[in-house]
Amino acid sequence: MGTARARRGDTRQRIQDVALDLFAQQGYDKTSLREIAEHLDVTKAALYYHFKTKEDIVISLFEDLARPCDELIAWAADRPRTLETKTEVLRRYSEALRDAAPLFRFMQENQATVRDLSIGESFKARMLTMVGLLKEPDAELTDQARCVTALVSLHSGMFAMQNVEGDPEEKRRAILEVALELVTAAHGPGAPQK
Amino acid sequence: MGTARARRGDTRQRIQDVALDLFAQQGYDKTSLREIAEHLDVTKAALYYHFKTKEDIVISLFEDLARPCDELIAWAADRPRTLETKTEVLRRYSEALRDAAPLFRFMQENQATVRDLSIGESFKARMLTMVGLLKEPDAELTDQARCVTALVSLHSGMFAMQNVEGDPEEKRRAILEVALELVTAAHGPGAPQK
Amino acid sequence: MGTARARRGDTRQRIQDVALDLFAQQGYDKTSLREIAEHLDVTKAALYYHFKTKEDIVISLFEDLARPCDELIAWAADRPRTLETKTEVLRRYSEALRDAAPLFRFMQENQATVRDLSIGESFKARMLTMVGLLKEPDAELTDQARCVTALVSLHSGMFAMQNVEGDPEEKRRAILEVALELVTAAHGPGAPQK
Amino acid sequence: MGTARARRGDTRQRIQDVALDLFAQQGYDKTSLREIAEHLDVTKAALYYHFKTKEDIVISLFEDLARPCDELIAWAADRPRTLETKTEVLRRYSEALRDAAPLFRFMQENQATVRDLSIGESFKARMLTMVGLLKEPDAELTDQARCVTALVSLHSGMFAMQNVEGDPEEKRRAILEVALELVTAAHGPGAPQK
DNA sequence: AATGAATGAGCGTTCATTCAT
DNA sequence: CATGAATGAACGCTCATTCAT
Repeated sequence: MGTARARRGDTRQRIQDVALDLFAQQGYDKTSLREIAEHLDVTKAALYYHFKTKEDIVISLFEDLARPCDELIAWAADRPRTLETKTEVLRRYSEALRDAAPLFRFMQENQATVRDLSIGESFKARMLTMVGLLKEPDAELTDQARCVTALVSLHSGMFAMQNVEGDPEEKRRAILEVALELVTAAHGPGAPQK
Repeated sequence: MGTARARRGDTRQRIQDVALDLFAQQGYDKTSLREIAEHLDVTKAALYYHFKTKEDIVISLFEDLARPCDELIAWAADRPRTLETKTEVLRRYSEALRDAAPLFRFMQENQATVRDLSIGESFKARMLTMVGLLKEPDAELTDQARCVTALVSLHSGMFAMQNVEGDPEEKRRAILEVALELVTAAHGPGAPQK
Repeated sequence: MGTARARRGDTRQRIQDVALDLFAQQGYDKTSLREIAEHLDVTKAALYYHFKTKEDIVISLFEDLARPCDELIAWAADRPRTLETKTEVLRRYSEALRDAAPLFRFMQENQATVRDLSIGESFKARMLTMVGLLKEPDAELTDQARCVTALVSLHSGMFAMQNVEGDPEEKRRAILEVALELVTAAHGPGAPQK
Repeated sequence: MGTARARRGDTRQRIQDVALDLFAQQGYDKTSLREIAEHLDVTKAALYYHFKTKEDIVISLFEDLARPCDELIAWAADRPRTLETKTEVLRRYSEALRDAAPLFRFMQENQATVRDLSIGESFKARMLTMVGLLKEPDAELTDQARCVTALVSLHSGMFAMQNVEGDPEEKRRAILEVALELVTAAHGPGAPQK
């Protein structure tokens, strides 16, 4: 009863929670609105009261959860491209990924699907911007590869290391360390350190 | 007519080609058998003469195209885990990935789907074996992260660098170089060099 | 419009009616959901709103229409196995069969199909229980054959006598009389008459 | 080799055997030509060399196995309708059914399907003729019911008594005895005994 | 704020059948 | 005597979506 009352008005939120869970677990295509509705003990039609389409649910998830990333990018945009900035960007980005892990797992594992959802484009753009923040403007191919690898490793590393034993947080820090190394190496001695 | 005749007997192959193309372009779930059939100017039922299920098409692709990887793993299994071996493994693996790029793009972008296809398991196992080949048995977490990152970067790097200008082959070599660095660093000074 | 309105809410019932009709007329396998839907002027998908599968329609029919049989069996279970009870059981069973004639025609003529529907088992069990009610525990083979024949004749008799002219109700009574004779003969002089 | 050679030329027969087996086990609709072909280690197309259609297989089975019934009917046609004749007809019919048990099981359990196969009509006609042989021309409804029941019991009895323990041949004789009783009762005292 | 009822499009799959070889 | 390759039609089922209530 208390629960039922507490649930009043937060249905939208609950839809998002369940949807993200299922999308991350089973994939977008394999998760039907019927399934989401059943998990929430409401009808499919109820979902349409809160979201215009299935895609809209994803969009809302993305908007809510990827905001920290956008804020990070905005924060970095004004700062000089020093190694210190880059380091800080990586550090914060790693934390943002951790905090929205299910969303990124979903995006990671459903790239083909995400690609022609409307968020696909903006996700790609964000990635490009991130690379832009990390690499020197005239970096050689290998250094670009280093930066891209750093980013890729933050995105995929956690899932790729699922079979490695160890505390998740420690694993995250290990991956971050590697990413920092790569970006530091790419930064080069000629670039401004501070 | 000549074409029709020439096509006799190679339908199976043509199905595989078209399917791989579409799977890589649009994703597995979004590619229907109808679509594949239409591209080949045959009926859906014809596909079923050559493959028992839709999943079977993927399996056949995987068996055909991932064989070089298995051979590589088999080759490395007998060799001492020297830096030289590791280097060679990475080098060859990178080439294998290039040669079967569409397949790996497909697997990369449809992970959620691939996961509950029967090949999902064997793909994961292969990855684990590869990590086993690259890392020292008692490696620290950071070194494990290095090896995993090397592998992840080979897999995802090419797609992540699609927006970077440059010759694909050069990009591949750049990524490979980064991966080699990572594995070399992880190898450690105490481990056998040769 | 008046009709359309009147139809609101009774679609489930209408599906059952049409389905039973078609199943009895043409057989289960030869009756497609498309056909049922067309008879009702709805789409196939509408059927799935009311029933989870095609088999579910049969199950629902069985549950609704075979209930009188179950009640009869329950009623008889507590009573002494006198000739009077047996007579009453046959009499009532014959009426139950008449009231659900299309269902039993369907089960009769689609035995091979019904066998691996989930109701197959329970139908068979019901038959066994019925035989148990009619025969003496230690009856000889011939007496068992009499009881089985009585039952079989109630089930198949109506259909087998379709080409005999006469009022259906009179035919039913004639068959019932024969069944009663058989069970009476099987009851034996040593068994309790009352 | 001996086997292979022995099989030469009797493929038609082997198709019939396998088909009858599967039809009786699983039903006509649930048995596909593919399945039959696989059991024989030939292709579906091979079946079409021996039989024009799927239905043709059934027809051929019917023609081969129901011949004894036709001969029985022909034999009885010329004889006076004495009780002795009727008794003999039942006796022989029971044996014919036993010898072609799988076919009759098939026909019994697939009535809905058989009905619109071309043999449906002739099967029904045969049944009518059989009833004509057993009942007196002006028999009352109850006596007609007795004769129909006798026949029905021969057809269905064996399957209905599957769960009764006992030697199959003894069970058959028990059923036959009941059938004889019924027809004897129906024959009436006024009809010619010999 | 949500439901009940339905739709239209599409999916993967299976089938009996055909025919050139 | 039989196969390899294919077809056309259908089937059971699921999905995202709609809309009156």
